[in-house]
Amino acid sequence: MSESAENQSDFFERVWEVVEEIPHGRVTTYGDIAEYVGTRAAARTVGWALNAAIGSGLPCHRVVNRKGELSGKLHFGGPYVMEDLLRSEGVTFTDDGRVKLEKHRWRPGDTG
DNA sequence: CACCTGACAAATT
DNA sequence: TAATTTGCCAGGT
Repeated sequence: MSESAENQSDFFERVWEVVEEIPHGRVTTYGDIAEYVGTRAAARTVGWALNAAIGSGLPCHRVVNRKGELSGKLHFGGPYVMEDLLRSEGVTFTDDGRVKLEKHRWRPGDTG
């Protein structure tokens, strides 16, 4: 495989590569992904990439904001879909309806 | 072609 | 401690 795979908007592609690496039952944050792909402040652009990745086979539901809130749950076809998916994978939530990042937080590169 | 919006986050006031 | 501002990338109007 050629390393010169940066032919398209490498930002989007990098985000997708990281997202598909998220282990089952774990979650990560937009900021962590953004920082890993090169730009910390591009967290909002990460959301853009995920929005385009829905239905692409990527576990977009494993990405939450810094507080553990499911910011993009509305983009999954319903406000309950994302939470249900995470609960289905064994992810636990707080009384505030937020993911327990302390228990499930995962960071890019931790798998390899 | 210029301005605004959007699944965020950190720093400043 | 809360509210405000700035940064980032892409797309739509």
